[in-house]
Amino acid sequence: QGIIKLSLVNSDLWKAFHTTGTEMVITKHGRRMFPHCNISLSGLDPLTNYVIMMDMVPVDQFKYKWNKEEWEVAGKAEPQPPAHTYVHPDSPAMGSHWMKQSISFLKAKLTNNTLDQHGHIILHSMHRYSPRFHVVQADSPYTIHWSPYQTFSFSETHFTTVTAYQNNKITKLKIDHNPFAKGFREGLQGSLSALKSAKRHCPNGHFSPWLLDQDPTESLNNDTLDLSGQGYGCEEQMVPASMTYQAYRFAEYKTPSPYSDIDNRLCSDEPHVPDVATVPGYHSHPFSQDMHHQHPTAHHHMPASRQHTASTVAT
DNA sequence: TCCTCTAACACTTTTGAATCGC
DNA sequence: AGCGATTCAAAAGTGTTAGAGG
Repeated sequence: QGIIKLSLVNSDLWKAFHTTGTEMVITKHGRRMFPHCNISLSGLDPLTNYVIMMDMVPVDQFKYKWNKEEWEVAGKAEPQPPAHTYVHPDSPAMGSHWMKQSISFLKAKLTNNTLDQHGHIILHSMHRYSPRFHVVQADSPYTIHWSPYQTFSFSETHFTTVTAYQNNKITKLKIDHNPFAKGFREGLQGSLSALKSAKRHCPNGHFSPWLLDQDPTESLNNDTLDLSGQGYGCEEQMVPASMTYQAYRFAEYKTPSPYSDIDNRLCSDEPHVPDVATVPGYHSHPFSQDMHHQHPTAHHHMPASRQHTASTVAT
């Protein structure tokens, strides 16, 4: 069959965040990603059913902390929680459906609650992850264990998980591009204005000094994103599954800059074991057994012609 | 003392049920 | 009766902050 190509539609936005150091908020009850993953597919058989899935893999083996103006390593990574894979709600659908328009993972949520029962993707905070996309030729999420699949990831979608934003440059980027954030911000501005007004009328009241001297909402519009000169474009990507599972070990324990030289460090000592939890009644990802016991390049159910080399041709 | 996490806040956007017209 | 378009209320989602907890 033809070569399957997967591209990141909102690559420009991801790159803008990646340049600064993408932070992704995770909460106990689940938080959407921003930027969210939006992909497009080509090369599928229009009349064959596919299941499209997304999961997260650790980028490295470190835990990070925010130190004033930059991320630095804070020690060894925590053991990975039971991972969940987000199955796109349109799954399964024919290739013609997937290729008709872009595929959004807007509704995927991230959580730090290891006991989560809602099928959100469980991650540790202050760790670095990378989303992966799986294209599985299958008529049902229940049969993907026996189905040929291909896996894709993008270097610009790496992110650090946080429970509260650390880098205010990221905050500004989000406010500029996320309408919900804008709405909240404007509401907060109103509240601040009211407080300032109250202060003017109650000069003896107890107010935090910054309310008067430093309005945190100021200058937010001075930093609008300009991608025109950065030469970013939509890229088709192609990191085959075999590469994403290659074990990687640092030669020494050092303090790398978290956003440099990490594009090929998708790694873990143990293969990452996703678990399909967004499919009702689904408790064990069919891939997981294979991933535990054999290298994907040796996957028995992957036709030789569909193995890792097939998906790696970028145009 | 420092660091991480949680909940509450006000507003916008999205969603879905109800209604209307053809 | 059935279908699509429109309206509107409810729910979901957002970043900031203080305070709790380890």
